[in-house]
Amino acid sequence: MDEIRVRYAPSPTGYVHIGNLRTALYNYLFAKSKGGKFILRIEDTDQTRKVEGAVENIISILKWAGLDYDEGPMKGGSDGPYYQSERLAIYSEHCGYLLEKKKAYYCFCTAERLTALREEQQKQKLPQTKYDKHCLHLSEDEVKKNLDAGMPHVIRLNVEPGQIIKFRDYVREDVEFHSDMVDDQILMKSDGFPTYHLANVIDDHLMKVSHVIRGEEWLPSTPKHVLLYDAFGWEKPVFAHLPLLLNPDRSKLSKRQGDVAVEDYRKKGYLKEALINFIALLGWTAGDDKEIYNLDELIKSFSLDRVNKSGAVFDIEKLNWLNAEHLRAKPDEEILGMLKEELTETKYAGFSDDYLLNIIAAMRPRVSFIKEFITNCLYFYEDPETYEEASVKKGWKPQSKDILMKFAEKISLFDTPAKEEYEKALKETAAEFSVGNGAVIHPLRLATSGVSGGPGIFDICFILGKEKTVERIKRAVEVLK
RNA sequence: GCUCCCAUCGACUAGGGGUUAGGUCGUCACUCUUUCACAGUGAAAACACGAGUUCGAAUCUCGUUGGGAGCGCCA
Repeated sequence: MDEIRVRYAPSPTGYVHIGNLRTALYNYLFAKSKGGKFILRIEDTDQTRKVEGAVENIISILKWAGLDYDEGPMKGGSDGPYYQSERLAIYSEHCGYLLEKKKAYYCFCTAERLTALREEQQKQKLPQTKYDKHCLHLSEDEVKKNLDAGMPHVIRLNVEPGQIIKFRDYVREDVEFHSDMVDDQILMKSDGFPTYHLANVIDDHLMKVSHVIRGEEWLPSTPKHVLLYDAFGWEKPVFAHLPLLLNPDRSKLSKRQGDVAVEDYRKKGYLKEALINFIALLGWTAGDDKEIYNLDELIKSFSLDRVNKSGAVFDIEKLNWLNAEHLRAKPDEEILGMLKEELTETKYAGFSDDYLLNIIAAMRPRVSFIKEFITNCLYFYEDPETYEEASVKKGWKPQSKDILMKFAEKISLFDTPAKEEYEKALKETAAEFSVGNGAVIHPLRLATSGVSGGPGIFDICFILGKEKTVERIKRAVEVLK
C-alpha cells in the first residue's frame, strides 16, 4: 500500500458528535500531511436508525470546519458508491465467499432464543455472553431446507476458538485478544444488510484504505475485523485507535454533561478555528510550546506518532481562551461582518460600519465571543436605563453633578470633538474644581455607560459623540441627583 | 462479571535512566491603565502506590490500586 488513504465513516443518525469531528480532523490531518486522500463514507446499514437530513448535516459541518474530503457523497470518486446502503450486492457477494470457505455460516436462531441464551449465560455467571454456535452444526440439507422455506436468517462469522489474535496498533503498539473471547459476530442481518463489522472491512479494503484511524471504542471489536481480513486473505490496514474525549468526570464525552454536538458549539458562537485548534490538541501535541494553530499549521505539524494514549477531558475553559485568541486575531473587516450578522438577531440595527468599527477597536481586547461586542457594551447601542448601584455609591459625589455639567458645557463648544479634546475638557474641568481627574472620570463613565468597566472614557465619549454624551450626562444628573 | 486500554500540576500536555520535572488554560498576586480588559512579571500546583532492575527510576519490569471503553440482527 503506497498511497495514503483514510476515511471518516460516520453513520447518519443525527448530529455530529464533537468526538467524531476530532476523528475526522485527525484523519484529515494525517491524509493532508502525507499527501494522501481523505474519504467520506456514509455507514447507513442500520435502516432503523436513519435520520432525515443527517448526511447533509454531516457534509455541511465538515465544510464549515474546513475539512474538505476528496472522495465521497456528492463528489464521487473511483471507489464508490460511498453510501453503504448502495453497496449491498458487494457485501452479499463477499459474504458468499466467506460461506463457501466455511469462515461464516447461516444462523436461523430467533431473537427470542438469543435473548434467552444471553439471560441464561448471565444467570450462570459465565465470563461472557456469546452465541453458542448452535446453527454451525446444522447439516447442509437442513440449511438448504430452511433457506428454501424462506426462514429468516443471519450470517455469522465462524470464530475458531483457541487462537491468539494479534495486531499492531499505531497508537497502542501490540495488542492481543484470545479468540475464545470473541463472539460469532453477525455479519449479515436478516434484512439483508451487513453489520458494521462486515461492511467496514470490505469497504476499507475495496476503497484501498491504508490507515484506519478511529476512536478507542472500536478497539475491542478490532479482533473481529482482523479475523475478517484474514478470512478474505486481505492485507490489513494500519489501525490507529485514538484516545477518547472525556467529560469532566472522565467518562466518555456525552450529552447530559454538556454539549456534544458540533452544531451546539457553532450556535453558541465558537469559531471553527478555535474548535479545530482545541480538539486537535486533545490527544495530540507537536511536542513544542505552540498552542495557537490554524488548519494549515496543523497539517504541517501533525503526526500520528505523537498521538497520546490516554483520554482527554474536554475543558471548556481552554476552548473559551482559544476562541478569544482566534477572534481577537481577526482583521476588522471580518469581525465587522460577523458583528453585523449578529446584530440582525437583535433589536439593534442600522448602525453605520464606521460606528461599529469604532466599537470593534475599543472592545477587541475585552471580548471572547462575537456576541460580546454587543452584550459587553450595550451602552453603545442604547442609552443606559439604570446605573450600577455599587459604583454610584462609590463614585457619585454631591459635587459630581456640577462637575459633569461643567464638562458638558465645555465639550458643547466643539463641533465634533476629537478624543484629545474630550481629554482636554476633562482635565480643565478637574482643575477648575480643584479635584483629581478621577472625580470627573468615574461619574462620567457612570453617566455615559451606566457601568464601571469598559474602554477608556475618552474612547467611549468619542464613539458616542458629543450629542449623546451631553444627553446622557443630563439624564444621569437628573436621575442620580 | 469478563476482555482490552490507560495512568505527570484542577485541565491539556513536554520530558522517557542523572532535569531546580518545562509550557499552556484556569486560579492567585504584582506592574501597567484613575475603570474593565489586554499585555507583562511572579506564585501556588503533578510524576497513583508497592516491589524489582540499576551506582541512580517520573522514565525500564512486575504487581496493586484507580479510571475508562467494549461485551446488540447499533455504529
